[in-house]
Amino acid sequence: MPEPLTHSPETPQTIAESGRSDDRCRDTRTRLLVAAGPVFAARGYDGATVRDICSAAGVNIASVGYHFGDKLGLYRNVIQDVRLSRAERFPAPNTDVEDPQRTLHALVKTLLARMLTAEDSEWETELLMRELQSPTPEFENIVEEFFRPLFEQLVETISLLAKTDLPEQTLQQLAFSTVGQCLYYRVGARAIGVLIPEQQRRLHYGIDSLSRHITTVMLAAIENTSSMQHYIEHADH
Amino acid sequence: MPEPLTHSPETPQTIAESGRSDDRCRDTRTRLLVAAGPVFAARGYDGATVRDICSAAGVNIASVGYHFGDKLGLYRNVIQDVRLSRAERFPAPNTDVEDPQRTLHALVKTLLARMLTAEDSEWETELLMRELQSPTPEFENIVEEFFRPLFEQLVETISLLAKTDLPEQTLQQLAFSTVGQCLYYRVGARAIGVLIPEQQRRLHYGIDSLSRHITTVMLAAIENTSSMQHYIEHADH
DNA sequence: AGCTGTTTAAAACAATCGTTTAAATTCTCG
DNA sequence: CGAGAATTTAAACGATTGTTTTAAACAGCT
Repeated sequence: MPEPLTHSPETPQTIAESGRSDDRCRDTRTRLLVAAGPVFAARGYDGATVRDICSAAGVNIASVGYHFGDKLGLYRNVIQDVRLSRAERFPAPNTDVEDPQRTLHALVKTLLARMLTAEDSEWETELLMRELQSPTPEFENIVEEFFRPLFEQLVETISLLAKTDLPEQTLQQLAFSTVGQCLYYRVGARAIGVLIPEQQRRLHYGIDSLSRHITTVMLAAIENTSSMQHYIEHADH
Repeated sequence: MPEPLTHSPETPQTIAESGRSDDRCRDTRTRLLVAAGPVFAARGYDGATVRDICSAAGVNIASVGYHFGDKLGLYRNVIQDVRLSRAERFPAPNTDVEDPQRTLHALVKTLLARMLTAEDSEWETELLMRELQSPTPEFENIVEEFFRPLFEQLVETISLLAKTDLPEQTLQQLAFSTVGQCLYYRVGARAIGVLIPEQQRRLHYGIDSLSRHITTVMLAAIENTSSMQHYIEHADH
């Protein structure tokens, strides 16, 4: 029976608990993890084949079964690595109760940076976007661990900015308005590429310019929401 | 040689040009078109299987090969039908220069309706969203015929609402902020479903409630953008 | 009716998918 | 060194994919 972890794909490997510095094992394991991310991002979970991943990693096809149980196990580990990687690469700012405006701007900047940064970590964003449209069994965990913290910090910051007490659902909608604007410059990037000439795009669609714009929009909206939400209600007739 | 259009999948069928009222043929052809849309939308082009589509249409597996040449030929016809269908189902409102606020609200409502309407045409939106993430050669046409008219009308309406003259790129960014907020309630719908309990969602995330919220946000932003965009510029230090 | 061309039906095609097997190899450690 | 566990290898499994084939059923026309 040479199947050490067929029934426990969660546990990395048996010898890990012995504390050994498993050279060989860790090698193919990490090579799989490194190679799998971009492939999953480029072709989606279903579209990515284990053969492509293993070929890109330069390992045998059976390795994914041995080290991760199955394809989904590999995917889960990739997602987990993405979470760790992004947490330190794009750290969420601390909430500054003294200067919530700065906090909001920092949050927007973080969101936009995560969306638009085109480094070698570009595939990570693509992977998360794919989860939004074609969720895998990992989706709920991703929302809880990726989105909820930022969302709640956003709600809290907006709450600090509002002069009057706003109902919870209004705070949440304002938070979604913020996230939505940031997300659009990724989701709708291809449409923007058609609508806006490249020359203009280069000038006015950088992270700094956009974060300033979105923050301005939201500050104005927050300030006025509590006092001027009568606009539509009576014009609806 | 019983393969009439293997080399010309664009042409519907040979007898069409003879003007006959091809009952039988047109029947399975349209049944395939009607059934294929939702399947393509739900599972994506690759994920959708010819067998599923034919099973849903109640026709034989070989029919798609006969009528459309191959799977891609069927997909192209589906996309084309979507373009025609949506143009008349969700007409953009006319610009009312006397009441740009009402126009903006109507535009937001149209956008949200296209995004969130859960009729039988729901799959059309899903299909367009998939084109945003994984564009086909049809994508540019879709942007030009669907997005640009609404986008330019949005820019014009915002321009009418602004008290002072705003630079073109500011108007465009404001338009994207509007579209982005609307789009998010579809793109991020699955995330919202995790973040917000269903009970709350039912109450505050309908088209009316959201369009009112987004319009309020944008009216406040437009009104203040020209006079209070100093917020961040000097706080950046 | 009888023939011809068109359309559908059921089966089979080759290719590819994720996964498994069983032997070969490498490594660990007494 | 050499026994035994850990790991990698090559091959094959069964299921499913898009597509094609073969024969049967249907249409319209003389």
